Amino acid sequence: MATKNKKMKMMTLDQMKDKDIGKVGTPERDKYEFDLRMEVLGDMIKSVRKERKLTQEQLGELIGVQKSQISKLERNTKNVTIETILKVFRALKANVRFSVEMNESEFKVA
Amino acid sequence: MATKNKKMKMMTLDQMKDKDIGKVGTPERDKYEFDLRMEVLGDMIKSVRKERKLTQEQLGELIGVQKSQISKLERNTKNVTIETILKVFRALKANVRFSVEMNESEFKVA
DNA sequence: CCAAAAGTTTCTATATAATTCAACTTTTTT
DNA sequence: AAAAAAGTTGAATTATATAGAAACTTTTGG
Repeated sequence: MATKNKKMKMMTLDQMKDKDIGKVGTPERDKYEFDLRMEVLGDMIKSVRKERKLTQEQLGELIGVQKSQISKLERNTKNVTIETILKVFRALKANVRFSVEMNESEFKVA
Repeated sequence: MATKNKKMKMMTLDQMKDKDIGKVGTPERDKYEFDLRMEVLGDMIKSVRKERKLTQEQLGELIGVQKSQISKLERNTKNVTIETILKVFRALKANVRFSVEMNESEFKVA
């Protein structure tokens, strides 16, 4: 099994921001792109919230939920509904976009 | 209120495929990008399923659910979990990706 | 036009996501 | 090093997404 604790995940995200995305201020810096995997979703929320300089409590107020709920969304993220994702990122003034990519070759009808 | 029935939504999608995305066979044709909005999610599933020439029943078999469930995902899409989205598109051999975009200017801390 | 196939709907059950509250732990500030 | 602020956790509750079955409607092909 690969190293998989929370610290490690956060590190990876932070490294990404600095190394892959570019310096703060550049337009590139303000667009993050991740694969949609539930394991990182929580980190995405946390990362954007931090960028916005908000506490969990403040973000909670924007949405109308308790800070404990935000905490759970940021950590326990096993499965979440789209509505929740949208609600959170809307409050963070972040656009969420969703792409579906299909390559002909990959599909063989049985 | 804008015209908002199902027929219209499907039309829009189909038009998109032909006009905006390009001819079948080109690599561009096989990548769709949407804002993450729940209203279109069902249409996305339907659209990709059709592309794969599958019936709801066949798609259901791939995933392990009844055709009625697929129907619901395609129409009633009010809210869905990420897991479900991934499950469906994985069965359709489509890559799903998810990006978060934030522009500095849009956010004013109150 | 009829039959078969495909898709939809309703009813119902079950699992689990969303949420709160309060106590607790960790981090930050002074 | 205390106090305050921020974040986490667990238990309990509520809301709702997932799902199947069966009856129904619409579409398609002969």
